[in-house]
Amino acid sequence: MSTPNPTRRSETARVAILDAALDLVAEVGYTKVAIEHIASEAGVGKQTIYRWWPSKGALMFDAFLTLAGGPDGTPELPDTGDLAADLKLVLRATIVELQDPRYDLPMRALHTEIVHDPALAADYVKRLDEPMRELKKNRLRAAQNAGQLAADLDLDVAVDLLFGPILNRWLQRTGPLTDEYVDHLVDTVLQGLRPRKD
Amino acid sequence: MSTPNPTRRSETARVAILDAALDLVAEVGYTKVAIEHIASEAGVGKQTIYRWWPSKGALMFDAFLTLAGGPDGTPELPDTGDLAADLKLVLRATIVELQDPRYDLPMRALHTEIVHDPALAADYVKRLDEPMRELKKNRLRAAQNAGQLAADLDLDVAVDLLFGPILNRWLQRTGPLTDEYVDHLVDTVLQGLRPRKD
Amino acid sequence: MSTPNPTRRSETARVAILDAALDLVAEVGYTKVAIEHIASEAGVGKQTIYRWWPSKGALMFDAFLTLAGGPDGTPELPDTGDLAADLKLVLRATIVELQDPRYDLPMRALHTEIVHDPALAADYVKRLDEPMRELKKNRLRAAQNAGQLAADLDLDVAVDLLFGPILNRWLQRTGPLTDEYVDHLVDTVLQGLRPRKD
Amino acid sequence: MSTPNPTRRSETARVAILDAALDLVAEVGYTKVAIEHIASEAGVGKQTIYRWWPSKGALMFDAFLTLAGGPDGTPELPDTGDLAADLKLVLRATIVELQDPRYDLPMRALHTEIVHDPALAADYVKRLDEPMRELKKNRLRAAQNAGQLAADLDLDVAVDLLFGPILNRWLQRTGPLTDEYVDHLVDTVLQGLRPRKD
DNA sequence: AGTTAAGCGAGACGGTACGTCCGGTCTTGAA
DNA sequence: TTCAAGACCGGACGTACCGTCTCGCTTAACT
Repeated sequence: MSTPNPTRRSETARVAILDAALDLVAEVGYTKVAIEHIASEAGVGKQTIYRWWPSKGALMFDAFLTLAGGPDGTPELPDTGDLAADLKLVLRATIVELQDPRYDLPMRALHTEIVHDPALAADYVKRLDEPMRELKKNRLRAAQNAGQLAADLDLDVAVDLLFGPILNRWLQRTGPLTDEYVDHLVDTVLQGLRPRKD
Repeated sequence: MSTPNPTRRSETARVAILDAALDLVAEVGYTKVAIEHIASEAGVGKQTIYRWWPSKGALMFDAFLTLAGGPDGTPELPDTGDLAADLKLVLRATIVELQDPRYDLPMRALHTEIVHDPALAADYVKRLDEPMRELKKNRLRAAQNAGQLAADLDLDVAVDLLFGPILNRWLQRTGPLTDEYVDHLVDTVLQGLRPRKD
Repeated sequence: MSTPNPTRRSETARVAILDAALDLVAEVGYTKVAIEHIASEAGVGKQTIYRWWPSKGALMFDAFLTLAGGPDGTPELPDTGDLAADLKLVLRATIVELQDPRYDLPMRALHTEIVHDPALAADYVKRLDEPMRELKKNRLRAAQNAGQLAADLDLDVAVDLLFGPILNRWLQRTGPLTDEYVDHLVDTVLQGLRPRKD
Repeated sequence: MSTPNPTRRSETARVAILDAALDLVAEVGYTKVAIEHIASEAGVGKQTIYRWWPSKGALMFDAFLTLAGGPDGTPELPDTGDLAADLKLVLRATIVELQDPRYDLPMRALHTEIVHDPALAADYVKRLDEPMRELKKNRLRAAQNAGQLAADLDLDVAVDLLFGPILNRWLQRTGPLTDEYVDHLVDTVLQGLRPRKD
């Protein structure tokens, strides 16, 4: 009785709501955005939002997916054969995106909810983190097959090491996100903390 | 007229408020805790909270500092001479703490606010992150001097690599926080992603 | 956007609010009645009160009208042909009403607000004072036509003289409201202060 | 223990408080005046007000007495031998005063409290109403002795008839306070409502 | 093609919490 | 002891949103 019929859903309303949500977050900040604002900005009844999304976080998540370009929006990582250079390129692009106001605020919004809502976190892992992670692992696997990475390397740990520190800096603002930092990070991860043998 | 006189401040009230804040966060979760609840739980007028803290986040931050044991509460990191073992020990202790409900919820609360409030983030960096980071760097510096770490290693990056991934896993729940993961992480960071030369 | 749509108004809530208002005034006195109390006593959200009434005074006014029986609740004044007797009857009934706790407190409440709120005072004059005054003037006009009152008498002044002093005594408690006072008043007003010629 | 020692009372503070009270009532209206405002406007601690006055109404009452010129401030009513003329003179002066902003607001404030506070009402009757009433009765008594008023006239009722309607008009704003109204009132009261015999 | 039932914009409703204001009490230090 | 100053507990203010609930209207889908 309670589950609405998706075939009758108004696409116009759906898009208007997601757009309004992103606009408002960018304008006034996530915590100050109210469902009522989104509804009135989208020219939509409140019930239409509550009918299709269980929470503001879930709505923001969908809105964010829209922004990220959908499930097939992200291409493979570049592979020039030079692993360090490729990684630096990708990470530099990442920090540009993280500092683009159009992405920064909604992404922070999303992370706020993830911190407190395990269900949403699971959704995040499945629909955003894992696909991205797979792309990253693909590139690393290629390098591993080419003998550029240790044969017994755990690629998940490798991804964590390369991308985790950047996400942390961004979330906690523990330091500036510069190209120098990124380059330094890649070099250090690749070679390890220990002194070189050669 | 607006800045209150700190010498007249009631210590009883201050402590009652911080205690109530921690208790309530542990009980019902950060987002459901209202200033009104804290006030009534602490037997205090709302104004007494608003007089001394600018926001719920700032209050939580102070409460969290109380919990963390104050400025001088954290001792040096262990130094047995075996860097890998020492780091694993510290990181294992860290993940135990992160999963202790008494720390987990307030710490998530704090991070929620940090994500959105740059002022609070700055405070966090200065009063929590930097002191801890200094301790970690001290241990790494000792290892560096002993020739166990590369002479040109950036210790800040090293700290990011060792502790960042764990914080990420915890915040985003991208994976379980196990001893195995921690050990694996330390080994990988120390030796780097590249194949061993020997 | 600000004016609510009256057709959607909940009659249940409206009545519950007015009833609660009267009950609480009778119980604890007007100045101690808070909008919050009325709302909770009526089982209603505060906003539902603020949506339809601009002030506590305006709400009390409506509640008082309910009590007074509505616009057509008051019948004509009696006319037995004996003007003095009829007036005494009406005035005696008036002082009974003024001393009935069910009317006394809300009416005082109303007057408190009228003293300070010219808009409310205008409403009072139009919706309560004038209709009553018209009834009184009707009776006096009949007497005037019958030659019992001076042909050039200003009926408004006459009404002021007959009913004003009673209202004053009641409001300011300058003296007791007794039948004797009322009778004396009517006689004195009718005959004037000057010595009789006969 | 609770009654303060009046001999130690600071006259400076007392006067400053009463002045501040009157000023603020004139500025922002009685209901919007807070004890805190009066205290800070008078450069006085809140406690100094609470020490000497039991309520805002009582304070206003004292302030109003200050304004009215003190206990011996009011002289006898004029007596030219022409009662009607003398009364019209006095009543015209009264309506001028009632419409003087300097008196209007504090006097309304006083009446607001009197309506609800029997103790204050008793004080008002004793310290303001009765002295004034005595002066009025003195003038009427002189006229009575001169045969200008009925020998059996109740002077209290006479005072009520002459001054009550004006006070009502002022409090309830049921009509304008003009010289014409006043003159008409005096004439009607003196001669009564009935047709003249002559 | 006409009927029905869903989704829709709108917005009133019972609530909860906000951040502010003020009431009345209590404490401190100076005069 | 009074006073100026002002922190304290309590409680109401008027506002903002929550999530639920009708209302008519529009629009598919199923007789």
